Amino acid sequence: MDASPAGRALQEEAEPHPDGKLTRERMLACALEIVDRDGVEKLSMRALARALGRDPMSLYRHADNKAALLDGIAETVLAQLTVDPTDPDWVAQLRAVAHRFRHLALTHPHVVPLLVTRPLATPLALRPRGTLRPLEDILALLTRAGFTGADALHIYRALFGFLHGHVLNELQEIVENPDETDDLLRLGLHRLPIKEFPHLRGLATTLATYDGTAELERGLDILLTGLTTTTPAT
Amino acid sequence: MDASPAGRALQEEAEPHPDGKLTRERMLACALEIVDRDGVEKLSMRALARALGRDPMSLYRHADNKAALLDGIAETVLAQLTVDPTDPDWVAQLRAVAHRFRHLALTHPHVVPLLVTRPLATPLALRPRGTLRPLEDILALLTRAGFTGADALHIYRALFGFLHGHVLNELQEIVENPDETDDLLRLGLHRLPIKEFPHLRGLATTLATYDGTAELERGLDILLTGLTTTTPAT
DNA sequence: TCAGTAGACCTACGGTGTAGACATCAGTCT
DNA sequence: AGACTGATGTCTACACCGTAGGTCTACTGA
Repeated sequence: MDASPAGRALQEEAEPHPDGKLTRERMLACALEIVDRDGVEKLSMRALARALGRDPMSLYRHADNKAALLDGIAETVLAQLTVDPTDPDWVAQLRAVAHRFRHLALTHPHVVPLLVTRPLATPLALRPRGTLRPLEDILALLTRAGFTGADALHIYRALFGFLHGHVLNELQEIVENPDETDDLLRLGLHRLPIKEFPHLRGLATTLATYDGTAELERGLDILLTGLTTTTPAT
Repeated sequence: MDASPAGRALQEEAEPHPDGKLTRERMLACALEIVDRDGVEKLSMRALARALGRDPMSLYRHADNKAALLDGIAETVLAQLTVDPTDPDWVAQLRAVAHRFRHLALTHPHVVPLLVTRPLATPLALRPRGTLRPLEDILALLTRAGFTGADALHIYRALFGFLHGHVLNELQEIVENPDETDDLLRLGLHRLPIKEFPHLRGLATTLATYDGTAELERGLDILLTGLTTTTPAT
């Protein structure tokens, strides 16, 4: 098919020994690449090793488990979420964080399940530090704004609870067949019996036009106005 | 060790042929049992078959895939969530639904990842009907209360986004070592460097006493008051 | 009576995570 | 220089996984 020197049909994703040593960072970066491209369930230790041009067992020098590897992926993504704890306008900063989080989630949709799910397996304090950084920084931001620690924690929880829910929601708004013009058909809603699901079928058009940014903004409005009225600072 | 007739040390979780035929319901019930007891990753087709006293391949008569099996589990749990679309007080009904959802999640903590994650794999309209029932019923409830379909959908999304986030949050508040009295030690927070995580360490006591019901109630207050002010009915 | 069918079973294939032993090599201490 | 040490990579092997394909059996309707 192609003009590669030795006629090996298999895809060689990496040279046999990509010069330097295998670092944890390189391993995680490559793993993230695979997950982004093919989804989590396509990531196996063997596939990752193949992509790195190494022996599968090498990986265990840099991650105890496959579980630890997944945690590492979630960490590398979450570590990209920056918070400015010195921002004097805490509401604006939380909004900005929310949008950055959404952007991150949309950039790595296949990682979102890990992002919301992996923490369940590890108690808070044992989590990798990159995961705890945003929490610490938001606590700092809110403390500086005059909230008590307890209130700051509540706000953090409310915000991230909402954010996790939102990106999960947004990611599952998948259009089944983009070619079809009729919304009912496009979404496959016609398969549902009209008598049992009248409202759902009636909302075909609304379901077909989902605006994630607007939806997020709306939710943030509700959340933040609710917060400022029920939990005043200082 | 025990007085079983033939000295088989292996655990026999079910009689070889539990009288009747294998139904989808029985299969899903048994699968749910395994997941509740041992977690999702311990559920294999072979293990499930063993528990049912059947051949692994029998299962494929009642579920196309393992993925379909997981969807089935999520469905059986979510189908237990009841909504009364005739309740004249829609706010109260949504509160009740939220509490029932939380209760369900705490009863089946190992299923929560499936609950929030499986929908990502299946477009809305192709999802099993049990999964769509709550959505349809809440749309009915809100339409009856005077909301437009679009607003009803927004409210549903906001509520379930928040709910998913909340239960994910609540489930990861796990105490590492209940015997230890010092909160800092109990949560393992002492492992974090003080200079990098001062706020987090300072909140040890607050973190150690997490009241899920109160937290949910607070969130609902914010959400529902926010909703009623920004999105009036009729 | 016989064809058709649905359910259960068996075998087998290619994949998985990872334990354990060994090889290689850099750096350090004597 | 030589020995020792620890980190890193490699190889083999094991138990387990999801499931394609075929076969046996029991029941159904014609």
